[in-house]
Amino acid sequence: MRESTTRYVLLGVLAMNEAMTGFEIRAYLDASVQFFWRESFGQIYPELKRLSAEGLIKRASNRGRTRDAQPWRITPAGRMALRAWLDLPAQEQAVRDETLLKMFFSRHASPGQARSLIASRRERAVARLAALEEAEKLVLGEPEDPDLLSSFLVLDRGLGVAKGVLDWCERAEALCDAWEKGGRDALVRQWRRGR
Amino acid sequence: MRESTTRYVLLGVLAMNEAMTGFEIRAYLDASVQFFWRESFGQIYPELKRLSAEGLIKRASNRGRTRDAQPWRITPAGRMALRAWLDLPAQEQAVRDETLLKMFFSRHASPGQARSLIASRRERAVARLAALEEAEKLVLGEPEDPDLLSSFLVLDRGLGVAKGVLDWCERAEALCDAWEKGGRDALVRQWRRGR
DNA sequence: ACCCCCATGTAAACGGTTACATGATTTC
DNA sequence: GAAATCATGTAACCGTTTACATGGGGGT
Repeated sequence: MRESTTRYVLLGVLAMNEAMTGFEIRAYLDASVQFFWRESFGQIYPELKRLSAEGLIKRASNRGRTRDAQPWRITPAGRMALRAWLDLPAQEQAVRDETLLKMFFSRHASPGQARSLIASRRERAVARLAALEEAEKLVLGEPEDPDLLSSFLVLDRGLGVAKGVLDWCERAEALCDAWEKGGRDALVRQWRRGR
Repeated sequence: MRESTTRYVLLGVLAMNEAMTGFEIRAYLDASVQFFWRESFGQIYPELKRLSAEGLIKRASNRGRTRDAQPWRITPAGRMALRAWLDLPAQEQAVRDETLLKMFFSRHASPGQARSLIASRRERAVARLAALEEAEKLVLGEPEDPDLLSSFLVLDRGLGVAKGVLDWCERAEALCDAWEKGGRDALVRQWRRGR
């Protein structure tokens, strides 16, 4: 299996924010890239130790924090390692979509299954859209943000995905309607109309 | 971690096609749902044995196949298990997008990084779009397909995703241009124009 | 004779989540 | 005084990929 991406996530966050604890890194991730990347503590803490052993990060003073806090700073070597990774082409990761899978086998499920699958997918997309629009306001409100371009790039994709899901929900329901009311012919007509 | 989805994928494929070997199941998956679900042999073969031990599938005769071929058929119990799973709400899976991640840290990479990230993403999306349009022709050409609705539902989503990526590539490049030529103000203007 | 496809299987290694244990500090 | 938050860490477990081993059958 390929090398873990976790280390570069940690280096990236530490490159954007001077001195952070594992706990803060996790919180930062959850507040920014949460919709396309997450890390658990079980990954974060051991990886921080490894990075430290390799000299890619080092301890910072825990002034103004609780006693147990262990803030880390990225080193020049860490910045180099991060940059080297960033410049490598991104690997395509295998997407797994359980909703689509259940859709695909839908003929072998109960009658209402496809509809409720669509409904819950829509619910999630609506919630995500709202969260992203909230995030957009935050980004727009921040003056002098050096990472504004990146934020927009990433936000745009998130909004696009959410809207794409919503569009699909509409079309999927129309296809179900057509199939139920008019069989194959109506379904094919609806398909051609939708695309 | 949650219960493995693999078993239900196998049951689903065996529900759609009477009698298949592990090898054929894999080929079928690659030809149909490959763009949102994949399984490796290391998962398939052990899981088939487990399913067989639980009475959810059983051996079929290997007429017309090579000596070693071990085709399986789904049992009534298997169909029930499949249906029970299908009727459960789909779990949202954690999406991980390395391209977006590298975009997010883009300020710490080399100058051309964001552009080449976009370019290679576009390339992949173009290839996928072509593959899906090919698949569409196949589906449309098939008369009397009992799974036509499911095929459309899934195809539609795939096409939507690919087109969404392509749209994002356009907008992302426009945002990069605006940032390079006009700084923050131009970037924000471009953002408002794009949405 | 060689190569590719069909076909099955196993073992190791890996990445990741979950659950658990611990305890300080702040807020109600 | 209870609850929530900050904070670190470990161990078990699980799912998955990868690499490897094996061999028949068909085509060139």
